Amino acid sequence: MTREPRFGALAADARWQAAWEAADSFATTDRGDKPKAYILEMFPYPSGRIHMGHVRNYAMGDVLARFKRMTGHDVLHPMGWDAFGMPAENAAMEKGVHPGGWTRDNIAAMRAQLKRLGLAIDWSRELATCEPDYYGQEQALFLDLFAAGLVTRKESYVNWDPVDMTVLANEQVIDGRGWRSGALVEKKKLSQWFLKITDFADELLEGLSSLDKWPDKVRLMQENWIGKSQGLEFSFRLAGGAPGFDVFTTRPDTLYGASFAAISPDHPLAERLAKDSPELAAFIAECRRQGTSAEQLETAEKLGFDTGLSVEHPLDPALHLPVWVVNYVLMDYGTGAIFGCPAHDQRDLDFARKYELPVHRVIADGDEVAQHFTGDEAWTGPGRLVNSHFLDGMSIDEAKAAVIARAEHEGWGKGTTVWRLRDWGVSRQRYWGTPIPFIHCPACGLVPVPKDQLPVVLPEDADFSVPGNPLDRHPTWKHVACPTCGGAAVRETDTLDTFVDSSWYFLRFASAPSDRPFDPEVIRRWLPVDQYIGGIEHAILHLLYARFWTRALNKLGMIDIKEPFASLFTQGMVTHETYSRTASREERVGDVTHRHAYEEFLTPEQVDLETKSRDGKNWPPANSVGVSISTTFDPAKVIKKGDVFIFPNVAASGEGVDIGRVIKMSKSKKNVVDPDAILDQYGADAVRWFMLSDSPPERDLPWSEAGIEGAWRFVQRLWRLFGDTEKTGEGGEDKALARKLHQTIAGVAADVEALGFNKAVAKIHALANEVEKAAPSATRAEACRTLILLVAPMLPHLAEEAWAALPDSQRTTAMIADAAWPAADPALLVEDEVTIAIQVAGKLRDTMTLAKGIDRDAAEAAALARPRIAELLGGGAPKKVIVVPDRLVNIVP
RNA sequence: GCGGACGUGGCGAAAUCGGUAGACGCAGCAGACUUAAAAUCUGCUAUCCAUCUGGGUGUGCGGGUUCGAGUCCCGCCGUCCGCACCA
Repeated sequence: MTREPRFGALAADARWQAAWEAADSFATTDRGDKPKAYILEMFPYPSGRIHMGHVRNYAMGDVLARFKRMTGHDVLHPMGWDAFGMPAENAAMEKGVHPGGWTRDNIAAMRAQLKRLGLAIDWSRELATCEPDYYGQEQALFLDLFAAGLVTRKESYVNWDPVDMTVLANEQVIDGRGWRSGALVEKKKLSQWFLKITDFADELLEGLSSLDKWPDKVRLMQENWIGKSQGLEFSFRLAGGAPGFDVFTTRPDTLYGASFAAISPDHPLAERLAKDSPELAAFIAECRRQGTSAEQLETAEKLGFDTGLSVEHPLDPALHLPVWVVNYVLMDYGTGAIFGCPAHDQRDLDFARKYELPVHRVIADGDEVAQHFTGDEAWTGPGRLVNSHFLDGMSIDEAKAAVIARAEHEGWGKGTTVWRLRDWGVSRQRYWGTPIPFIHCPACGLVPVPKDQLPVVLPEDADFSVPGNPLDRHPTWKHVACPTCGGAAVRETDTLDTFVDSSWYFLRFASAPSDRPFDPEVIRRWLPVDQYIGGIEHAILHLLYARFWTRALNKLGMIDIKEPFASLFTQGMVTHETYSRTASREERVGDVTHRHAYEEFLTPEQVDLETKSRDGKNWPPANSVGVSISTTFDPAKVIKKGDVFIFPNVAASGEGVDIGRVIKMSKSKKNVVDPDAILDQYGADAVRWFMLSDSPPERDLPWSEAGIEGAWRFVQRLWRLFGDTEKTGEGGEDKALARKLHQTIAGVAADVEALGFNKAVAKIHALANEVEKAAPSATRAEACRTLILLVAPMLPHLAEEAWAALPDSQRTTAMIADAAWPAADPALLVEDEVTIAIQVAGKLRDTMTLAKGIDRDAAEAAALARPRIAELLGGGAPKKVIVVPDRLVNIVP
């Protein structure tokens, strides 16, 4: 077969994707005696189109999966769809389509797009969470958790999103707004389903320390989210002896510094007192109106209302503290009540100064021990206890222990732990989710749907024409007979949070029997996931829920593992420059027409980036349509980058364009590049190569036209090089090239193993450069052949094409997809000569080439013998000589 | 406010253990090939001085430890991220 001078990427993509499918090349193998590798990328939501972030994510996982196959592992590399969720329902409301049809169409479109990338995925394991064979098993698991007491129903205040008309988990409220809709979240009291993630708070926190292959950042974020605080919980008695209320503190040591007690506006006592006090009721209402966004908290003033009640100080009942209702105490943390110690808490101090309450120092600030505390900055640092009776002279830790011991001994309080983590509210008043498998019977109460009646399937004929829950208003779906008594009953119409769906899909990929969620034996073989790859945006929500779910199933004895993901990698985003110009738009208000200037974003295709160098032969330049920029271009918009001047302009008109920040691709900023268009132009391998080049994978990757073109050029360069696999010339062995080759084999393997794709790419480039320059030889021909294997995980289509062109005698397998990673010869990994730096007083002055492993004295002598060094030393004897074997000699004169 | 990460050429970056800073790529410049263009190939490309040998400076800024610091320590500045009235 004659060799094409250029690599026909599009034809090769199609040819090899079909060949892999025909041969079922990426079916999961389980040979038992081989090490396993479960490589998983976070499964996508089927929004309709893949974006560059997906391409980067799946390219990384694919390189690793292919590399693991080449190094003799049994590889599980599956793909599926996180298919329930709001966008499908929104589409149903806006376009009148069915969420199921919309979702399944999107899946089909995105599957086709992903296949164009040539991913080594076992598609036979594909799953979609919106199909009954998946969510039915999820319902079974939910019933198991219920039976184990890990599911509860509580009447509680919930975060209500008034736009999506649903409840949100705390994790889904960002700056007081719904994470999807961006609407201000309201507090609403509803009966809700909860998963008792707080039962596992301690375990989930402790477990983090075992996750040594997770990014520190993610572990820290989870640690902060779980938020463990240890301290003292105790009861205040109202003055006169009536029972009062409980408070929690992490600073029991400062108890003698208390000057008031404070309760939340939502505290039951506050609500009770408000019944007889219109002023207090008004104050509480005012507090509830306050926003909780970042800016509002920043500026919010401390406000309080004196109830007129007072409580007894637990260590000195003669001492009475006034009880205030204050706006900065939250009902849903601790007990919703505190004691105020202004000297050592900034918020309490702000409050005390405003309402002129006493401020007593109880922790010495250096030599400052006076009880009367001055200034507006609380002392929260270390120090000895002062003005505190039996605690005086103790350290903070000693005093904490002493107060807790006394409280427990006297029975008015106890040492306790408080968590920031709340139970996971999983009820959603939506149609497009997993139905919660319960029935409400007027006679029997809450009845689980018997497992033999699962799955509880969503009705197809739902009405999406008005907001609210279509399941609840469906005419027939919810009306069923009670499984226990047979009487008329109604189904639960809440569905599960979609984060439940993604909390166990990694188990179902490994094992998907039709009659149960998974086979524990198979789970034992494949889990935990060896490498999980996805976005940092899931650092808390998904990753914490999945850890909880795994631990819950472990507690139920269904699986052995406690942690689902042994190694986690969070990849960076794909970014792009933004382009904009100042535009204006007319708006008629009554009979007056206003002109508004606004920033109009432009797509990369609309913008022409004229690039000219300083010597400026083409200055002033003309743009691509021949419009002289000198007449229309705004000189203020010229960007200088080194010696280069860039004239960003609207391609159609030459009008100047502002180049904005390099940010994540987003539709609103119009800086999106569509993967399909790039695939059409350059093929899968160039896109994959670009995604892996240059930027470290955990950092953001700036997309650029020049970058993808560079990747395309390199693919073509390799193709030309692969034409030299038989060209041995007269030369035999080329020792230097052989070394470089084997060092690269070992180096690329190590880099890929560590997900250092940019470094692996650099090493392949360096090898290609050397091979190109080398004279023809047997070694060079071998290097060309080996290079095909080295790029196979990253550029699979190019590699197959080049592999197929090799004579049979040079191929170990029919397809490179089945080939083994080349072995690096250890003897060739070490150089026999090394370049040694010679420093004088720490400054580099010369270098010399010596045999590797030369002893210290010989290296020192060789350095001192160099004429340049002798000259610099001026004949004097060096004071000191430091020799680092095989690296450098530093002479101190 | 609390916690964390990061800061290296015009740009993306490398330097794995404290040991030759800038590998590799992009952009740029010069040249070769070509009627021309594209493609391809060769060379140069941190900066200043000197010009073909060299020397000074240089990893955000200021200190420190060390024979030697991008790397370790202290203090600033800046950027980004997470949490946020969490008692």
